[in-house]
Amino acid sequence: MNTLRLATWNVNSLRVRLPQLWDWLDLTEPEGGIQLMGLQETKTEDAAFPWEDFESCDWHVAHHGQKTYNGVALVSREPLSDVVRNLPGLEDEQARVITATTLGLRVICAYFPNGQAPDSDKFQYKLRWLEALKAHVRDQLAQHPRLVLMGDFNITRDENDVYDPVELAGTIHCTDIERQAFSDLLDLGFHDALRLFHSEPQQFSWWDYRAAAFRRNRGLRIDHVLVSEALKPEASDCVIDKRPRTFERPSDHTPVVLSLVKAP
DNA sequence: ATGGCTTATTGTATAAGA
Repeated sequence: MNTLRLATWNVNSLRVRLPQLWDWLDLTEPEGGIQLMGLQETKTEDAAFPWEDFESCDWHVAHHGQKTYNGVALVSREPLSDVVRNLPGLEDEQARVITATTLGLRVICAYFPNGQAPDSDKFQYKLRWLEALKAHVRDQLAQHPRLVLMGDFNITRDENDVYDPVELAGTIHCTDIERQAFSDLLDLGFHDALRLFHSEPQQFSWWDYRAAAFRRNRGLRIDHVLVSEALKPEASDCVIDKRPRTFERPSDHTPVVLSLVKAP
């Protein structure tokens, strides 16, 4: 098989979402399956991670977890090497980033800070974190041209990513300063994979649990996959798979899937 | 009901998510 499928998914508690994760992987099997997943908000310490569930299904896992909040994992069909946890140079108690090499790729899986509100301390933390991420990504790209940056960015790229751009103008995930940070990441040498193939507006990856937001399609596109210039020729499609959002007890986020076709 | 959830916490109300 010369097609690789990579997914990013904020599962909002891995322990709660494990059945839905297996159900989703089963659904993708007829389509070729998923070979690499970046998961966010595992919300578990490494010691409590369900290692056996993954290993018994022939998955390799690198996890950077903590109790209650955050936690990120890379789950691959092939071994993971040169694992880096968190962002070099940033003193951070929050487990938000894991970087590793697998399947001939360098992959960064990130759970960007929410930021809460533009006038909050958490927003200032988000901006510091974004600066450190940019430095890490620049460094990784210099060492590994075949680089993927994927995760829950907690940033809408522009108004096309927002269900009501007027109502949400200037609110968290939609501020100019966050979008500039997104743009700065792209300018390092990346492409927004979804937009390479699907440029229509209002393709969302998250819907609030409240207010029947999913049914009414009141969502945001805040989960993204970025591919480096060197990988762009191999990218063959990118889709948001809304099926898991229809499951019983869903995550509020749904997976984004990138297909890469290895050049012959 | 024209909308008001879900997760984790040595819990039983609170903080956080987005």
